[in-house]
This record gives sequence, C-alpha cells and structure tokens, in this order.
Amino acid sequence: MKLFKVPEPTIMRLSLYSRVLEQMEERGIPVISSVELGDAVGINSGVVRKDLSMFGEFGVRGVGYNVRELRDNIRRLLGQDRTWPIVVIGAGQLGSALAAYPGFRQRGFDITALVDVDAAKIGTDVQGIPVLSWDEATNMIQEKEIKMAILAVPAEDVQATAQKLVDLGIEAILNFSPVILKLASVQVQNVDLTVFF
Amino acid sequence: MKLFKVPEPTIMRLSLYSRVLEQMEERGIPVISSVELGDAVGINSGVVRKDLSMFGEFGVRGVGYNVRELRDNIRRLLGQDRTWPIVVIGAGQLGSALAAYPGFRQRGFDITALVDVDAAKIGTDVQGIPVLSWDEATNMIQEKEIKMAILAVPAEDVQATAQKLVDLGIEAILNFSPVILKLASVQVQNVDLTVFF
DNA sequence: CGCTGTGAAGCCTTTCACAGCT
DNA sequence: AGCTGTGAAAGGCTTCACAGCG
Repeated sequence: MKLFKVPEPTIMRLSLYSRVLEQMEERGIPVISSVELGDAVGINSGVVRKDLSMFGEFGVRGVGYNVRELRDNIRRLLGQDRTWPIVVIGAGQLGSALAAYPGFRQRGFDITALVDVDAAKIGTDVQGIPVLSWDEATNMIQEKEIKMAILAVPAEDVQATAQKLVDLGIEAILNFSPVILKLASVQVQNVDLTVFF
Repeated sequence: MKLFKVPEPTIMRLSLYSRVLEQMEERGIPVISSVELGDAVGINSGVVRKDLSMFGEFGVRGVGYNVRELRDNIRRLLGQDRTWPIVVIGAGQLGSALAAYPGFRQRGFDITALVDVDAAKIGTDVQGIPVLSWDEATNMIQEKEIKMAILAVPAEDVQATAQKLVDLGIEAILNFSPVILKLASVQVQNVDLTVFF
C-alpha cells in the first residue's frame, strides 16, 4: 500500500472495476480473482493487482477478492458511497438524453433538475426530472448546495453559462458542448463526443 | 520528424488543436504560435511543438504556424479530410441526441441513418436522419460500405447488437451504453459518460 | 530577435517475476 | 497449490533548455 500518489489511469480503471463488480454482485458471485477481473475489463491481471494494492490489501492470497467488499471499497474511494446532486444545463436533445442516461444514477449522481431558457420547455419534465428557469434553478442550486453541473447548451452560450454557474457556487463542470471551455479555479472536464473514433 | 511511433496522448491533442485552428481560420487569423495554441487548449507550448514535429516541419522559425496549412495537415493526419459514413444503432433518447450532435458532422462523420427495432420509430426521422429497420440498415451498410457504428441501445442488447454489426462488416464501434463491450478483431471504444466527474 | 524543432533528463506508468500468505 | 502484493526493470511521455533558422 503506497498511497503517496495515485496515477490517473488507475482512477479511470477503478471505475471499470466498479462496473464489473456491480454485475458480479448482482449475479451472486462471491469471489473474483485478478485474472477474471482483468479479463472482464480487457487488461492484464498484474495491473489490477497493482491498482488495488495502492489503497490497501483487499484480497486473500490463494483465493481472490470478495466481490461485495471490494465493490464497497472502490465505491468509497471514488466517492460513490454517497449521492451527489447535479443539474443539467440545457434541455435540448443532448441535455435531455444525459438527464435520462441511467449510468449517472447508478453511480450515485442524482440529477435534480434540467435548466433551460426556452419558456416552452420550462415547467415540463424529462422522465420525471423537472425543467426549471434560471431563477428557479438559482434557488435550488443554493438551497441544495449543488456543486456539479453538466453543460449541454449551444456552442455560443457555453462560456457565459459556465461563468454563471461558477458565480452560483458550482465547483465541477462536465462540458458536452463542442467547444473547449476554460475557467480558472473550477474543475472543468471537456467531453468531445467525437474524439473517440 | 520521428514518426516511429506516435503517442496516443498526442493524437488526442491533435483533435484539440484541430478545433482551435478551425476557430482561428474562421476568424481570419493567418498565423499562430505554439504558445498561443498551447494557451488555447490549456497546455504547455513545448508539448505543442513536440506533437507537431512528429509529423513534419509545419512551422516557420521566428514566425509560427500558418493556420490554414496546419489545420489541413492535422485533418489529413486524423483522416478528417474525407467523409466517413456511420450509423447510429438505437433511436432512443441518447441515440437521437448523438445523431443530432453537430460535432460529428463537423469532424467529417456523416450520420447516414439511425437503426431501431421499434416499429413505431421506423420510418420516422431525427432532424432529417431516417430511422431504419434492421433489414433496411443491413442493405445500407453493405451498399455504402459503412465501417463505423455508434451503439446506444439498452444494456441488455449491447453484446448481441455488436455481434450483428461485426457480421455486417463494421470495423469500429463507439459504445455509449453503460456496459463494457468486448469483441475480438474489431476496434471498440467504450464511452462511459459518467467516468468524467 | 523570435519562435520552431529536438536532444537529453526526469518522471510516471506498465510490465514482469516472484516472494509470501492461506 | 493458488493467487495476492510488490520490488525492480523497462518503457513511454513530458519537461526543459537551447541550438538553429528566418
């Protein structure tokens, strides 16, 4: 167990392990070896062991890892053992799809509301998630102390919208608009959906 | 100019440079230095120069890089100088949003069709992109020699759908379903939309 | 003089093999 | 015997500084 500094690639992989363990847990499999876990995510078993060993000794030699225990530990490490409220800005096609994406809830993100400027959308809902005006959203963000936002607005509105969010106390922004967003003092993750091909 | 082996991080960054250069080009800026380009994407200028130098000598010492020329070169390197037809499998909320996402077209991906099994959706369109049945899609994929697909189907259908695509000759799959997809002999990129926080 | 192109050094991650526990 | 935890070595990427050219 080192814990001096955890490599970023390791953190990304923890996310993958978490998903596999979830499935194993559902299927009632009690124990998994590093080889099996590695195969499931498509990497070498040594990587799995090294990754896990950075946080503690979760395994049993000669046996493997207890699925539920390991899952719980990884969840805790990733901050997935609690629920994080988030807002989605932009109730267009992409924003609505992201709000409905089941993965967020599965990982402990609670999409509290969508926000839009279009009066025709305000007051409606997307699979039970309400679409709010900025006035309503401002109250909610401050009341519920929401710190994270997903941005899915037209390219030309991104920078101004992001600044508004920062002023409201948002600390992490996941930007899906096809524009590189830059902000000081806030954690910004730009996601270019086309970059993966 | 090395070209022995190009680091993956470099390729990811080329995508970013490409976007910035596009904007510069639109604004009519003829020349850009590595410092400016670096600032625009949030990295050190040395990285920019090293990245670009792997493919050739695009810059002029004492001056900088010709925006249009550099943009064209990067496009060519990324295979963005031609149009790639793709299909989106799953015309649900996420699939529709991806089909409508402007970034794909901007980067030379031509979304030819959506595919779904829901009879109520087949025959409709999403912003002008037709929703086809599997029979229709099978013909189109073979006729137009489509080699790439975006997967946005329910978790339980992912593996079977992917196999069907491979059998139809698809060579690259971008999987947005919240399931890790594994296939031999085909390039699969799993995108977990929640991994970024 | 300014900015590119690049070698060399430093740092971080992965790989490998095996000691050590059950 | 089986599988984990980990040190040591290898490999790859980034940083730095500067030579070289316009």
